[in-house]
Amino acid sequence: MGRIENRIRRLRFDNNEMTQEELAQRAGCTRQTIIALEQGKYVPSIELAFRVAGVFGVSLEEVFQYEDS
Amino acid sequence: MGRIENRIRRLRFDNNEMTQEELAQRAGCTRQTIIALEQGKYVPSIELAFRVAGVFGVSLEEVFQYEDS
DNA sequence: CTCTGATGTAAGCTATACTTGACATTGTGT
DNA sequence: ACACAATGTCAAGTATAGCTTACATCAGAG
Repeated sequence: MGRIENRIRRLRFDNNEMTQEELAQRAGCTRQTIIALEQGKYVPSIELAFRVAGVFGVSLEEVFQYEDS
Repeated sequence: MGRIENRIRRLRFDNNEMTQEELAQRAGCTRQTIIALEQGKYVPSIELAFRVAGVFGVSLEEVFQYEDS
């Protein structure tokens, strides 16, 4: 299998301390989803992953990393 | 919204005409899933997307593209 | 102290990724 | 003609991403 980790929280703070609410709106999801993603409660769909990366203007792989195991 | 497209079928043929069955085994999913992905019947999870890219030795974004709309 | 903004928690619901298993089709080799 | 490999189809089940709604906590500002 493998794990997916993400740097959403760090990217939010690096981007002018963007709030969860603002990120959610710009990524087209709810605040609850951002919270769950930051806490690793679940892994995003690939669409949402692309949109979140788009908000920060970085590649998907700069936000989400796959770790083998 | 937005669409996700993929180049799995092309990558399979470019990689020594790898069969759906072999790709499925190496990516850790079933052949049915590969068929469905190639036909655009659904979009993979981000884990599977990473594993498929890994089989071909390319980045996720070389296999899956997000198109705004 | 009180109000508000930011974050977190929890329950229940829907949509869909992915599975298994069984069967159909097509092309190639013998 | 027959066998096999590769691809495709269909149906039913499970797991989970993402949603909505509602409420709790905590820090900073007035």
